[in-house]
Amino acid sequence: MQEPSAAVIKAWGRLIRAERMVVARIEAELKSAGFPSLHWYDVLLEVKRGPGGRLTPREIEEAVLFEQYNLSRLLDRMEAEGLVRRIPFPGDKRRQLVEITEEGRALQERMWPVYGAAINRFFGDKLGEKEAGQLSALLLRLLQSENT
Amino acid sequence: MQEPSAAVIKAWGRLIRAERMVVARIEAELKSAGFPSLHWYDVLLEVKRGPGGRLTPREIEEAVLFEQYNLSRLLDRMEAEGLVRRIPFPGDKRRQLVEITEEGRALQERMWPVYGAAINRFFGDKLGEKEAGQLSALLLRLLQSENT
DNA sequence: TCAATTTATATGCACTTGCATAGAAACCAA
DNA sequence: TTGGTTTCTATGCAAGTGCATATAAATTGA
Repeated sequence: MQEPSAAVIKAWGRLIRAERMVVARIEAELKSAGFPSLHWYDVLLEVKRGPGGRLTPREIEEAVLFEQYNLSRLLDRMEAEGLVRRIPFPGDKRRQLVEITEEGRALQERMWPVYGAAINRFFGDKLGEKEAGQLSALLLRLLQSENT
Repeated sequence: MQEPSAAVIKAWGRLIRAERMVVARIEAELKSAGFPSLHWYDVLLEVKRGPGGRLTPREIEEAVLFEQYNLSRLLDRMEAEGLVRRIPFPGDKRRQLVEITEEGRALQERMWPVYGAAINRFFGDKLGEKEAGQLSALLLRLLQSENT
């Protein structure tokens, strides 16, 4: 094989560490404010943004990059909490639509101030505007060509 | 609160997505080659690098950013597989030393070609040398002042 | 010197995730 | 049409993780 270069190895290690550290800190803030985890927020936000506050599980999965079976059960839990509901997908009985409830919207809106503040504190403030833009551009390259 | 700027939110979202995507792909490569997960590799590599191929659980924890209780049980599993062994820490009976075994070294060495190739394929090749350096520098800012 | 505090590791129990596979509907090709 | 394939979601069971707390040793400070 082709050994990754030192620069690549270093960047990779830091990506893992930085992500772990920042996520752990943000999760801790959410938890201490009595909120559910980031995964729940991710789903709420995506569904909320969907047309009519609806999205199929497949679409959510694609947006948040969860495993199909994990999302299926996460939706079970969220539905049990009244945050979303599953409704039939017109014209295709395999699919379904996940619809955010009023309760779901309310939770997302209550979480955002805490989440947003944590993003600033543990992420944005350490970078600054210009660097955030640079980081976005670099990460985009990784997301590019999601195949292969 | 202070809303994060659009640039910061975008960068944050991409960090999460990019990390998830690349990790998922690399994990898939390791798995399909019959290897254990990245967490196992992380521990093997850290311990191997420690003085005499030894490190305390605390030190491993700090290096890889796992939770204490998760690491404790991961070490149980790795020890059961004969990859590491726990030995007493001289002069402090609270601590212990985790020592990599020959089997552990061998596994790490067999994993690296697969892991390294995957790092290149899903990460390094999409960036290039210069950009890898830029990314490292940006991520370092996030890792800086690990407190707060 | 010894009680209180801190540090290091482990563990019971509940919850979450991963793996393999199921089941059902839609699509496709002859 | 219809049999084979693909797509979408769910699920039993095993493995991993999170939370709270336990245990034991070391350190601190009065």
